[in-house]
Order: sequence, then C-alpha cells, then structure tokens
Amino acid sequence: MTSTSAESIMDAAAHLIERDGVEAFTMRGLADRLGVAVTSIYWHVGGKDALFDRLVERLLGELANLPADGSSPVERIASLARNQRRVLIDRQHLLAIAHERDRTPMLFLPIQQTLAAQLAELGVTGTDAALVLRAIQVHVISSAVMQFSAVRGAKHDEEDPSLWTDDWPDRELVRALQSPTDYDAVFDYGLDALVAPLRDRRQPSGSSEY
Amino acid sequence: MTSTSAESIMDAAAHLIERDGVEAFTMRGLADRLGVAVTSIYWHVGGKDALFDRLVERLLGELANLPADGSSPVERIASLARNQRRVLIDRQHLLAIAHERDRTPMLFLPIQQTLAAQLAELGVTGTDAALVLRAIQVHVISSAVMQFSAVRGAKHDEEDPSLWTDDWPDRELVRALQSPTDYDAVFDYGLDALVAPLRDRRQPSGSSEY
DNA sequence: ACCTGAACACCGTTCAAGT
DNA sequence: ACCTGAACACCGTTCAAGT
Repeated sequence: MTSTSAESIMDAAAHLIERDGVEAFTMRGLADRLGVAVTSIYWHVGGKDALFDRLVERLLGELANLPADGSSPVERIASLARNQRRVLIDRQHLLAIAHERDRTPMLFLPIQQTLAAQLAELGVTGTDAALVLRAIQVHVISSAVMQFSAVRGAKHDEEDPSLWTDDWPDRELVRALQSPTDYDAVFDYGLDALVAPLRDRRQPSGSSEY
Repeated sequence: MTSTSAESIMDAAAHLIERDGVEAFTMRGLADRLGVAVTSIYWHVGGKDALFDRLVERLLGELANLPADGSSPVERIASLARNQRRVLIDRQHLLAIAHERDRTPMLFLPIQQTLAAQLAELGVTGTDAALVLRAIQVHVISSAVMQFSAVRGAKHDEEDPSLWTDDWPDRELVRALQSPTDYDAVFDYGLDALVAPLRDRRQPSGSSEY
C-alpha cells in the first residue's frame, strides 16, 4: 500500500536527501527505497531535473507567510530575516539544491512584499528600498548557503597553524580564530550592521532625506 | 611537444572549466583535450578529487599577498575585501569548486593576518576582532559564491509578476526589483554597513570602550 | 618512469512491451 | 493508466600490460 503517487515519491526523495546528502542521491536508490522500478519514477514526476525542481518549489512554499514579530518596523525586518534563515538552515539540503540549480534568486520572492511594506513604514521607498531589500536577502541566503558547506568542511581538516607566527601579539585573537566559527553570531552581527542605518529613521512623516 | 607534466594538466583543466563550467568537466574530456589516454592523468595528478583539490590550492595562491590600499585602517580593510572579492569573481569556477568541496573556510586564511593587523591599529583585538574579521570574510566569500549561481539563474527565467499586486503603491520599487540585481552595489552596501562601526574608533590610544 | 587499452561498477534516461 | 526490463551512452577508477 505504498501508493506510489507523485507526492509520496517527493516525500521519499526529500527524506533520502535529508539523511544521506544531495550527492549521495540517485534515481536508482530512490526507486529501491520505494520498492519500485526506476522507470516508474519517470512516469510520475519525470527525470532528476524535474524532481529537483519540485523540491525547490516545496522549499519556496515553506518560505511563504513567515511571521514578522516585533514592535517596530526595524525589529520586524530583523525578525523576518532570522525566520527565513532558520527555515533555510533547517532545509540545508534543499537550499543546496536550489543553489546548484541557480535558483537562489527565487528564494527572495516569498518575503519580498512583506519586507517592502516594513521599509515603506520607515519611509524607505523606490530604488533605495530595492537596494536595502536585496542587501538583506543576499545576507540571509548567501551566508546560509556558505555555512552549510563550511561547517561540513570544518569537520575534516585541522587548523593550519603555520599561518600564524608564534610571536603574534594578540593571543586571544589567535585562540578565537582557531576555535570553530559561530555562524549564528556572525550572521547576527552582519544583520545588525545592515539594519543599523534604518534605526534612526523618521516615521513616514514625509520623504525628506539629509 | 605538449609535455604532459602535472602542471600542464592543471592548466588545461583550469582552461576547460573556465570555458565550459565545472559540471561539463570530465576526466575523459580532459584527456581528449590533452591528446592522451585518461589513465595517464591518474598517473600524474591522481583522480578527480586530487585534481580539484589542486585547483583550490591554486586559488589560495592567488589570494595571498593581496594589496591593501588606503590612507586609514578602515579604508585598507575595505580595499582588502574588495580585492579579495575581485579575485573570487574572476575565478568563479574555482570558487564554485571550493564551495562544493567544502573548502570555503580555507579562503579566509590568506588575508586573515593582514586584516587582523589593520583591526589592531583601530584598537580592535581579541574575540571582538575575530567576530568582525569573520563577518567581513563571510560577506565577501558567501556573496561571491551566491552571485555566480544567481547571475546564471537570471538568464533563464523571466520575473514572476504574479507576486506583485498591480495596485502596489510604490511603482518605482517594483520597477527596480524587476530589473536584474546589481550585485556590486549590493556588496558595497553590505561592506559599508559592516565597517561603519569601525569608523568612529580611536587610534590605539588605549582600549577604552563606551 | 611513463603511457596504454580493457574492464568494472556505477550513473541518468529512453523505449518498447506488458497489464 | 501504470509499471516493467532491456538497452544506450555516458561516468570515474583500477589494473595488468606495454615501452
């Protein structure tokens, strides 16, 4: 009764990828998992490309209607960014697929409108708003894309100590750089810097700059 | 006289990847290009993994000794970041390889020391310096990693206009978001925000905060 | 020391054939 | 409408064999 519908195939694929990673995924492996001939997958969802495209669509769905908590526009923008990031980190493998299929720009879309509304409340509009909006989006998505790869890389190789001369004065810095990167802290630092210029903004009293 | 040394194999591989992309690269294709049997490549440089590792090493070499122009520490930090970014964009395909092999953290290393020196001039040391340093590095590398994928993606698909209701008040914003992203501008905006907190810093008069 | 061809174990995908 | 097995054109890699 493993009714081999398109939807249940996608579920199995997502599960397999989540467990073994994208690079370990094969059509034949998926077919085995489903107890089905490979070719039957082609009938239901199409080839690997179509299957991955559908997975990205799923991720896009999860990104829609994210909550924006906070009592001020700036706080809501930061909240939105953090919530988007959380989903992307939770769905690392789907994010990796979106990346390698050149679909990362689509990840902008789901929260674009909400972000724009919050910026409008701050009086940020037009090309200014577009720039800020994209800067935030690139920060969220690109740092998530890289974190995934970076964290996996950190498990294998030891630090290269030869790059630091032993007489470098700031021992605390050297020690900090030798311990693994806290990507959450790095992300928050960057996000805070990005929204800082928005903090001393008038409410929509007009559009005066300077 | 195409002396098939390890070095000339790497040159050919880099050229092929630069021209046709990473995903189009095959061992057999490289062998054809060199007018040689596939197996001979294995003797000189090893398998595909070893070959890609060497390419990343090359990229690391290019990242060493980047110039840091500017009359103040903050300007030199920004200059360093921009120069690193330029190399990464120029070597997009090698960056993509480094990314998919989980080697992006290694790209931090070549300019880490120079960056630390400039931060020290500003009185930023210890764990503070480590955080700022990593925030800058993540900004440079991750945005470059993503830009590559995003720009290629933008060529295929048209914008999805259904997401913007026609009565959205800010027409200028909608128009700006429909035109392709200017990643240079987005990068500069982010970099500027990241170094902004460093601008109102004392010279190494001490370590007083607040 | 260097290069080769044959062979192996994998891929994704197509297609004619079944029910 | 749904599922199958066989077959094709590719991969990366190993290894015994040549010179």
